[in-house]
Amino acid sequence: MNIVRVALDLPLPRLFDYLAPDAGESDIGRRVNVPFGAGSRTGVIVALAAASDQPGAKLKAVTEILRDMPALPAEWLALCEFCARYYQTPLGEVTSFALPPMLRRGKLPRMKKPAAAIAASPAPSARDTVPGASARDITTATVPRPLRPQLMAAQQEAVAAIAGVVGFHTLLLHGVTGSGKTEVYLRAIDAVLARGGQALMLVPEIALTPQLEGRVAARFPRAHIVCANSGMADAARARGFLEALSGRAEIVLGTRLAVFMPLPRLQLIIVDEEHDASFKQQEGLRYSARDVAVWRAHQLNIPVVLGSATPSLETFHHASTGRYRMLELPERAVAEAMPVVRIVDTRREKLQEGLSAALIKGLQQRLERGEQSLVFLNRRGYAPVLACPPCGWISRCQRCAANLVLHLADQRLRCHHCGFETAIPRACPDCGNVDLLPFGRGTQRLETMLAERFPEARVLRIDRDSASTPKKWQALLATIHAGEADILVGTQMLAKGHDFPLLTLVGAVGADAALFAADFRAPERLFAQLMQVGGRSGRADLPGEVLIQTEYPDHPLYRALVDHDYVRFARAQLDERRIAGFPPFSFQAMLRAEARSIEQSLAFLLAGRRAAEALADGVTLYDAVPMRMQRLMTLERGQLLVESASRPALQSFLAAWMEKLYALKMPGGLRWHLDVDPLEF
DNA sequence: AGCACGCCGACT
DNA sequence: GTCGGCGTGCTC
Repeated sequence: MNIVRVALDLPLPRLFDYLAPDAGESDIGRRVNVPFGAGSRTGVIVALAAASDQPGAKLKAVTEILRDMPALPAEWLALCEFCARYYQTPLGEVTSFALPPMLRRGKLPRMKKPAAAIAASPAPSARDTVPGASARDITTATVPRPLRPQLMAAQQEAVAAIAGVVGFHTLLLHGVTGSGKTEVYLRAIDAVLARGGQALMLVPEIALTPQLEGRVAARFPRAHIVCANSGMADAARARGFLEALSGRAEIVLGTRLAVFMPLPRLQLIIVDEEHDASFKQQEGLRYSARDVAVWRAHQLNIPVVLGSATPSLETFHHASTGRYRMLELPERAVAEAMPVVRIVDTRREKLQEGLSAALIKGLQQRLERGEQSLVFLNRRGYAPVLACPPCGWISRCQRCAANLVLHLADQRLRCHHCGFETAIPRACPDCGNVDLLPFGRGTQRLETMLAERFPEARVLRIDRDSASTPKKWQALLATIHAGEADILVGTQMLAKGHDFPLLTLVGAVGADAALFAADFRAPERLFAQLMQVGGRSGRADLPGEVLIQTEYPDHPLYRALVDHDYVRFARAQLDERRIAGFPPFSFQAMLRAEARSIEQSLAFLLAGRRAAEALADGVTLYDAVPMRMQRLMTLERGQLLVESASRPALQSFLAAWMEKLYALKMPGGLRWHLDVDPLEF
């Protein structure tokens, strides 16, 4: 009797068996339509079986096995199975997430070639042939070979090191902005294409893919390049997936979800800006694309390159112990000096709307010289809160434990956590006082202040409000590049991946807040952010300067920035983590619950804790506590941290715990999830 | 997650 | 007298 085991997108940690008389080995990895309950579903066949593991077999028969595209390879299924196991997520949820929405629904995009026929097309053997090219495409084969810049010695060593890797190895490419990491990636990709392999490159943000795609396409005009990110249209994403699966795509560029692209000849994975928190998904399948990439490379026995100017402490730790190989790019490749970083002590100074005399003077100078400046403030809006000083009223979100942020630009109060917004009240809702005051500063307020202080300057604000669509973002970038802005005010949006050739001064304002944040990773993020935003300034002929305003001028984090000494900072942080027993010296998972009342959430977590006590061998269970942002969208949230010095111990505990958690009785409206290797606390 | 069945309030 | 609230139970 032929039985197929099907992974269905349900929050149930098991597979479903169906009768499929005509199913064979070649159907493993195929999508399948099955009857389910009253309706029907599309799932993925992950195994064949002679008998159901469910004894009293009352199996239904498969409706249809979809043989209209190549089956997903065993390697892809193994990757999904690993994620299901490691992140304690049902396999069907993983396979469903890993498929583009259109394929998930059992449909196919319109292709130039039928998808089933693609499977039969030969793999490209050399990069000088255009895969799938017909005679009239021949012009593309006459594209001149693009220029390859001269490599610095350190780059050459890095390229050679990557090329010399046999089998699996994780390499950390550590180099500051402008040290030429991308050129190293391109050379490594070149070598892979020369061998007829496929390369996968992950970047943290959708906004960075078009720019990168342009650069890669210019370098490999004959290569078949595919993008993968959540912003793509359904059909385009499905098409890219099929091209990767068929082997036609040679280079895949994408955000975290691209780590699940099926690539039968994958020979190299690159994770650029590997420290970036965007690689960790914060909902649904809470995976880390960087960690999954390393596992996938291990599984395929190929090299994986993690690149960053400020590696995550986890990665740096592995490089320090020799588990990863460290490749250093110490200098800027483009013969330009590192920017000079200066600390501005603001303790004794009366600031003007938050700006020090030194920063104002710097802005004035750049203005006179016709150079650009950037004031970096990681807080959007006009002011973080509106208050009524006489009675103590402050603008609070009704749905969250957060303040409503004042947005003067469009006359609204807005919650940055749930999106709630309302008109600015003319008078205090509690006491009627009409003199409501904005407290604190956001980018809009800085923009206003700078426009008043420098009436001759063209001030441009770049944050999620002014760059709300890709089109607006591109327009802002174009304005900056055309030199049609003098002073930029922006959030971390500006820090990532963009070169601003006219920019020679970066001022960081309000950075101190992150120094003493409750999250133990806050300093690491602040250092990376300041390093990254500072790296935007300066070029060969225009040296850059970075001014950091702080009330803690002697803080080791800032001193390390002045010296451009990531390694000193990282070692100091790792010492602190070791003493505190934090990652990477321990492994963590977070159980979170949300419900109508905090009591319900905590009661569930407490029940979870009790269920865990008998299983927790070598695992520390912390107390169930309300989350830092306790109320979100009217839901009261709590969390429970578990920690272990051993990853295997934590993993086997989690597997056993999940079974107990699934069996727990829950009050209506309560939802919970487990977050393995959490980044948010 | 859906979608069923299953017992208690305000309406054509 | 019904339509419908969501409690809990199941899905191969």
